[in-house]
Amino acid sequence: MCGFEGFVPVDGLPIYLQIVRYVERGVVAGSIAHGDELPSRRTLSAQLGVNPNTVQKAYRMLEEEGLITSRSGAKSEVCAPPDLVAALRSKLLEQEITAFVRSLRQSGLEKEAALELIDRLWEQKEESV
Amino acid sequence: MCGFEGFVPVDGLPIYLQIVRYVERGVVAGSIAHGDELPSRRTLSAQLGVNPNTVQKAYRMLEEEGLITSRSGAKSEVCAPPDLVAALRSKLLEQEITAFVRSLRQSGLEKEAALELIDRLWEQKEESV
DNA sequence: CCAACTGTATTATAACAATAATACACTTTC
DNA sequence: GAAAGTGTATTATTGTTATAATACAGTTGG
Repeated sequence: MCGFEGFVPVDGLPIYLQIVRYVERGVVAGSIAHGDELPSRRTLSAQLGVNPNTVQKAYRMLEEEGLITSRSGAKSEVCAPPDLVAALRSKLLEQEITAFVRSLRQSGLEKEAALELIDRLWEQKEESV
Repeated sequence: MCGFEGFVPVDGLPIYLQIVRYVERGVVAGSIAHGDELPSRRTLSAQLGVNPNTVQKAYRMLEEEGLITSRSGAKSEVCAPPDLVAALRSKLLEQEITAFVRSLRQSGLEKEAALELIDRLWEQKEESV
């Protein structure tokens, strides 16, 4: 049913974009599947402690993206055909890794040091997700 | 003199925060050193194509952070004592890598696949920075 | 000295993000 | 059928981001 369990709001990025990103990542990871129901606007807004309009803005964007479908009166459903998911996965990974590599390089880190850091932090955060 | 050469504006994050982040990373990387002069508010705003007030907001934040000093009439200078730089380096790396690892894990990627991707993209972006 | 440049401050405006309070029509469920 | 829950829409308000146009006092360099 997609309960937004691991959702961690971070400041800097607008909340509605964080909601969009959460669903996109879930679909790419497979934890959110085609046909799954999303929580209603009101339910999720209460759960996250934000305004219903903020959730609506996120769902609106997801619908324009083709990732969810909404019919008035019923809950919104995830629409995730394989080709869309594949394209989304490539897009997200490319974006994130590119930005990350650029930032680490700008911080003066060598590749080997970066890989080692990630290797260690990966284990460290293993349970906290 | 710190010319903001590799500055790449990204949408999502406010510009003034991107300017702050750029200086912070430069100091951590050593490409911006103690005593270096920053471009004036007006010069940098023209160079980046943004409003002088936006640059001022960034410089203000950097000054409150203790990373630059400003005296009215003269150019602002970088103030980067070793202990401040070390603390900043730890803070930035911890923040970025933690967020990155969480996002990749949320996207369903395994550690080995992630490390391999980064290893490959690192070489690929080697010249573009 | 003095012109040019510098930091700083002020006021106004526009766009966006987020909240708040409704209202209406549709679907689900008992 | 009716109540509860749902998507959708509207209007208003607040705060932040960014721009624009100034103004003033201090520093620098010829």
